[in-house]
Amino acid sequence: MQVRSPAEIQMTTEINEREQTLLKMLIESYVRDGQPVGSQKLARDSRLNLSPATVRNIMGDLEALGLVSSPHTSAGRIPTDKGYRLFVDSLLTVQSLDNDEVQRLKQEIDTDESVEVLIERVSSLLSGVTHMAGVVVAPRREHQVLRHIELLPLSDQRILVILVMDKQEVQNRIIRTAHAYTPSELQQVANYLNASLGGADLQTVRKRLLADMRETRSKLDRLMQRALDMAESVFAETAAQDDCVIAGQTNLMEFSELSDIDRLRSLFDAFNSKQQILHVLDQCLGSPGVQIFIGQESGYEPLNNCSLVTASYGVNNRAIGVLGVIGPTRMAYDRVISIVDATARLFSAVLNQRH
Amino acid sequence: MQVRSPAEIQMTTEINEREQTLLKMLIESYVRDGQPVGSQKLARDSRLNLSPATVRNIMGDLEALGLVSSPHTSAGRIPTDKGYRLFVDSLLTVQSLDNDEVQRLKQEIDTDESVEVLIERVSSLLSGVTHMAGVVVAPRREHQVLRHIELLPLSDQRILVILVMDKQEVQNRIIRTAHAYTPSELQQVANYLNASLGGADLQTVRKRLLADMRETRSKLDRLMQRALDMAESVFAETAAQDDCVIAGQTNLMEFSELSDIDRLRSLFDAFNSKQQILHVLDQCLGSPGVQIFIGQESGYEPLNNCSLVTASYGVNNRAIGVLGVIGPTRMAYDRVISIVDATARLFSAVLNQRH
DNA sequence: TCTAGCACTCGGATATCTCGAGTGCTAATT
DNA sequence: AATTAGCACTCGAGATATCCGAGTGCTAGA
Repeated sequence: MQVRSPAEIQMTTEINEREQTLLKMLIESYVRDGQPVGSQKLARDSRLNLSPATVRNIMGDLEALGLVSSPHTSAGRIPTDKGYRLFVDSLLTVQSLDNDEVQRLKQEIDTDESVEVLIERVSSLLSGVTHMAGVVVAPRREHQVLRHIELLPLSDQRILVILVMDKQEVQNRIIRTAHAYTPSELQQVANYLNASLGGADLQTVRKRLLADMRETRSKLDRLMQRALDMAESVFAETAAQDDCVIAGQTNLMEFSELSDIDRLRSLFDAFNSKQQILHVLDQCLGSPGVQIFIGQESGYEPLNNCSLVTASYGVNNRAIGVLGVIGPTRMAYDRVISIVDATARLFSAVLNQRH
Repeated sequence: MQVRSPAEIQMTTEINEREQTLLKMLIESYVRDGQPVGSQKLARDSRLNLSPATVRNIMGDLEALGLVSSPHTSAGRIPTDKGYRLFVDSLLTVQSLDNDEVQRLKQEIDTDESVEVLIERVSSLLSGVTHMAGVVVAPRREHQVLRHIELLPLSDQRILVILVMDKQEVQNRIIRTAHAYTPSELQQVANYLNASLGGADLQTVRKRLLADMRETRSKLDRLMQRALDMAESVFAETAAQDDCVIAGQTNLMEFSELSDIDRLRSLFDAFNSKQQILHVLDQCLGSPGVQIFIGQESGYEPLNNCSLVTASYGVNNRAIGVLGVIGPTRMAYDRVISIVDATARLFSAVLNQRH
């Protein structure tokens, strides 16, 4: 399993082995208990035979490096975002999930449902297993292959367009036309479009259409002309749509560090609007392996005390979407990473097998 | 505009005019400020020229009747659920929305979008205008008319069934069949089903199919036999599905009476699972006018400190769905009632005009 | 370089106090 | 009989004080 930092984040800080050990213990302890960790506890647990005083000195150094901080003078230390980052990048040992757990996940994912439903399911699954919020970005539509197109008259000048995509997904659009078509005209238009466009992905379809229109506008008979007009209005809005399913938001209410109601609210509102989240997640698309954003790194304010662990999924080794988990920075990264990684693999496998 | 209580809730408590006036003022004041109302304030505001002492006596009576209560000895009074109920049933004066506001709502609702999108929009609208949570129960599928059916082969033994309903709604199902069909066979099956079933609502379709199968099973040729088998598996799952869109949940975070994080959480979880909420809302379907559930009346625990103001909407004077608002019991009922009522009417109008 | 020792800090828990809004009761007033 | 004034009382909110102990930083000695 491969874990990558977002490209722009570079860790230059170097610390020696003893400091590493202590930082690691500190983070593990803090993640477990949620309490600032004091020098005494750390000295005792670390098995390094150091006195609390020595540990304190080291903590002083780590604090100077910006890896830990103390909430106030007489409390222990807690990791900073930078501390988590170092931890995740070089201290963390991720053990893969044991086989039982993988099987359990597989069972949940490998069902017969439509992709749409499956996405919801995976999202809930992630949320359920991690007790945080699960998120799945739906496959980017542009890259999907168009299998078939149907046109049905609804009323004069209104046509229901049904696009059957690859992998059992179906999209419906309603378009208005300047002219009223007879059912048989519609059938002809559909036939033409199916013949000339089926099997290409939406982006390609769109380009090809525009080209056709430019080149042959004058030569076409009226019907084909109309077909192209119509198709253009269908595919016009195709680009922007992709969607993002978030499940288990309420899990986040359990984390004391998020329970300030205003922060929580802004987070939930962010989930609802999704736009920004999508943008953050988009950055993960394409890069292989598990990606992690910690706290501020996402550059998106409502996610400030949160981390984002994601992995892309896809078919034929081409990433088509991203899934992951959103939770407080203070999360059990090792576990979450394994889960997200496994889920992405399993989900890809299911999509692949549906071919 | 008509406001109805759920049938089972009967108000028998009789109070005299002066008590009514005071209760009304108390509720209005409490709804406005969220503070328990004391005798002095009430005496001053009421213009009844009563001394605080008198008001206190009256409050004592109202408390004995269970209409108000005091959070503790030395605080003012707040309304109980029963108090709100009496208020809503006989004290409330709802003024209709002024024309500007109706126009604004109308503009938001009367768009060209598909019913699905429109439902989301109406839900957000309700949430936005009232600053509470908006909820719309999607039209019950059983009553919808089937216009057209399409069958498309996905792979061997997997068929995508597209049901085009009335009013631009489309449902997709994937079914597995025992046998692999050729495209032309599928076309024939679709033709047969369209001919014999188009125009009926799903419930009827289902009944008719079962009847057909019993009566003529032996007489049919193999193809038709298969058509029926297939159709049966499509319509089998038709009954249960209806859905419910809730928007603006986070608005509820603003209300101090709900801000206890556990209560809030159980409420949000309830929104997510929706099942129970749907059940409560189902009770509203069919009854004309605006319906109000206050606090415990819904019989559903997570809604305890909440009220529900709903109205049904429909086409041709037949209710097909319910919309409304969920907020704290302490809400501005007059305003909310007008808004819900107006929205339901406007929504119905839009649906009707789409014929 | 590490550690023991020590004075110091600060947050959290708990107790105490004060203030004032509001009550209920009683007795006087209308 | 209904209303009101008067008064003692209650109780919560907020401010203030106190204590405790975990944890720190620093210094000097091992």
